[in-house]
Amino acid sequence: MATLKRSGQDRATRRRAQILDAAYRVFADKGFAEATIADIARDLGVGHGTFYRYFQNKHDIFDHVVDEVIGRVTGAIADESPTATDCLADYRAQVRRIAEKLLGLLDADRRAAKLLFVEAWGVSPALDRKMQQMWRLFGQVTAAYLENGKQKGFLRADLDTETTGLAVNAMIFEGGRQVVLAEGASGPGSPEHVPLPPRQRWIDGVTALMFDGIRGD
Amino acid sequence: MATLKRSGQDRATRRRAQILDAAYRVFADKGFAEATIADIARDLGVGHGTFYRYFQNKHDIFDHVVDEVIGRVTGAIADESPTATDCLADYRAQVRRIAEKLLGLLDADRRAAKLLFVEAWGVSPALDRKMQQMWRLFGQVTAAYLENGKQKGFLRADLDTETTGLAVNAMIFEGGRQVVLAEGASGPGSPEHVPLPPRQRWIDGVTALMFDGIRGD
Amino acid sequence: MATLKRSGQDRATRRRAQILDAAYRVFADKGFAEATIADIARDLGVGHGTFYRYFQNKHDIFDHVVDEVIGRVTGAIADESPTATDCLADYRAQVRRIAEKLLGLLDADRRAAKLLFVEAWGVSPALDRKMQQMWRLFGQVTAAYLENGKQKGFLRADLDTETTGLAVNAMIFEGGRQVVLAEGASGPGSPEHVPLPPRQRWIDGVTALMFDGIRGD
Amino acid sequence: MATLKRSGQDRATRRRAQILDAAYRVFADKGFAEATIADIARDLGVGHGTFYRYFQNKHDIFDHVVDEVIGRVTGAIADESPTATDCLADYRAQVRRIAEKLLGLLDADRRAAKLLFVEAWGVSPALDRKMQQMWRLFGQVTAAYLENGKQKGFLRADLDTETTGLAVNAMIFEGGRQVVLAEGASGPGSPEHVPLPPRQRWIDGVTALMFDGIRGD
DNA sequence: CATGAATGAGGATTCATTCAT
DNA sequence: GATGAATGAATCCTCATTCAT
Repeated sequence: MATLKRSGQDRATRRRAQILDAAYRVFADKGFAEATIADIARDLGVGHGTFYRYFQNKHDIFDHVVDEVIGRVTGAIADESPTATDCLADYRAQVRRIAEKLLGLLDADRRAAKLLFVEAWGVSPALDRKMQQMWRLFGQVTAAYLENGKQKGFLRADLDTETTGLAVNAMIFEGGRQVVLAEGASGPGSPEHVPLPPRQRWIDGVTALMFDGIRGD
Repeated sequence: MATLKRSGQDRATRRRAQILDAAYRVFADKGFAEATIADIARDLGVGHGTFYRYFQNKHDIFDHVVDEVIGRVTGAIADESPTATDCLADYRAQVRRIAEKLLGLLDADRRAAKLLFVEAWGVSPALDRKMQQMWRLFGQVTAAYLENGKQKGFLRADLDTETTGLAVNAMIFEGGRQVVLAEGASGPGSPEHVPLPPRQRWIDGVTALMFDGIRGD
Repeated sequence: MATLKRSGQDRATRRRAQILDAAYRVFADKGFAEATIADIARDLGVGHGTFYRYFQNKHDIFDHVVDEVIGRVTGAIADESPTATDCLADYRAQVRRIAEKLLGLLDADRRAAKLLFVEAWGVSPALDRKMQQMWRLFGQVTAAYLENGKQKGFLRADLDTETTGLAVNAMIFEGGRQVVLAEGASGPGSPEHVPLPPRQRWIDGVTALMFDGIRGD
Repeated sequence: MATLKRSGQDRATRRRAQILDAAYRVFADKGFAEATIADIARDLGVGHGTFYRYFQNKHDIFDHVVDEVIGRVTGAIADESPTATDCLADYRAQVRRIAEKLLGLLDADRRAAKLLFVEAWGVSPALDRKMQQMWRLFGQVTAAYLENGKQKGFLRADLDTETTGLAVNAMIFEGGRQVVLAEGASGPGSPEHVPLPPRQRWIDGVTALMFDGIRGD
């Protein structure tokens, strides 16, 4: 009986995950407005009535899809600790590590990137709010790293950590955004196609800017 | 006769501008998908058939709205010259001037910011391409400034100007994005409302990061 | 399971047939341009969204309606054989039989006649092509009958069977056309209403003309 | 003053004729439903408001266009006299003459044929009535010719002239119809394109059928 | 639980017609 | 007289959502 119940629950959980996955693909590919419930159903090979047994409505599914992506990205920075580094070199290495991981994630799963940087915005005030909160949270996490460096004396004492946290994130994520946008942008109508800086070069440039600034010595 | 003709043309031009303006407001407020032609018509107080005398369809209007906003932002950086500065202090002042102008623009017209950072993305591949091109162009302009400093010796000789150009833009625009996102985010569901760094503080933080980096001395 | 599936299929087939039938009525009564999807929906007593589950669009439905009518008329001449007759009297009887059947069909179902002779033309190039092909096919069938008579010697040896086939059909169908046109023509604006030759008289006249010509002896 | 008035009238008459002519072309090419007032205006190079100074509405213009075509076709049979012939040979020649003229007319002006055989039908009950009256009138005229031959003894005494009149017309006009329909029907999708009997062959076949019937001797 | 038939609100778009200039 | 800007009725079609099977 317990087995049955569990297997029933598992089945439901699994089905829910499948739907989420299909929705993830479809929403990333077509965007919220263009995607239809029928698209998702077709992708998964189930009747579209089945959805409404697992999700309230289209917005609900989309919310969960975005949550899932946010969770994945958040997880990527979770194993590092803001207070683990004690000198500039260590922090530099840590920043590279995190950036590498994040951009690697977005590079490996373009759909996640597209959802995060393009499709998730402007769908509903509530979701915009959630995205904004995530953004802020990321800013605060980065700020915590900076605060640690400031405390330990290897970062500038007058650093505005809150502002800088957001700014640093903006730079790193810009790399991800470029990846997504470059995707569809290379149509036949763009003869002057300038290849994007590859991931390594991006990280090099950003960390150089971040740690040393642009001024000559 | 010439007068009549001209006045007729002016009238048409004016009407077109009015429609563009109404569409601008509506699209910024509701986004492309949520906005309806009827909304725009109502906003302007004309019959909705009138639209189709001036624009092909909803996508066409949206394209023009975005073009207009792009043009406005582009204009904001047009009067500065990439080669006008000869020392770090001058360039720093120039960067502040440009950032001030840009963020001032976006702050004064939240709708422009919302369109640019949120609504314009993901509507159509063609538009995404155009937005991406604008983004790249901006990167190249900033890169030209950096190149100038590199040539004249007041910026680091090993600066990757292309990468850094995009990264600097990302930071500055992040300020604009935060403004927009903060807008709708202050709903009843966000009790812990932390006020954003105001514009001045943002510019201070970003320029400090940009010029000096984060490391202590 | 097979039963369930079949019953589901039957249901769908039945529904499709119902819609086809309603569309048939509406198109025949109002013509393609004047008929609306809502008309058809109302006639059947279903939501108009239901249509789009069974047919692509208005043209698609119309195509199928016309196909169905063509099929019915074609079926009416299918049981006779072009080579079954060996003398003039037999052929004369056969012609009468076919004409009787065809005109009986069109007389019994005025809508079929109206669709065939009036509404189906000029809707789309593709449909015009199809109608024209049907017309030609009918001509060829009639030509085959004439060819049989020519071979067997009971029809004129110098008969241009292709031309004559089309001409004979034109005469027979003219009877059908007259029936349809007479329908709506008896409005209050036609005081001098001359009753049409009834079906029998039409067949008599046409077979006399066809077999004996008009000249005196 | 009288001159002015006349010239004014002439001008108006001429303009009206121009509009009629443009409408004729457009309606023949696109059909009533597909044609728009703007199409006609564009074809003529005038403002579309101008129409409403000369015609009540779209139906009104169409009515006049059809009237004009009917008039032209009617004119083609007006110079012959039903009582002018006294023997079979003369009548045969007369029939050939009329058919030649009619089909020549329709062959030279495909638009007239298309309007007459395709586009004019099914637009409005009133117009259908008018077309039907024209058809009947033509039948009566042909019947008068037959009646003459019957009276004078060179046609069968038992001829049902009313029925036969309509049937003969149907055959002749079928030639015209074939011409129109062949027009658009020769798309790339019809590999088995059988060329139509040319006009001469058509007239030969129809007169042979009409005068001698199909039976062998 | 799963399904997919049915629904109709909603929205883009067209175009005949009017009327001020 | 001529024009064409403005209008909104009318219609096709989509698709999220419900619910009976």
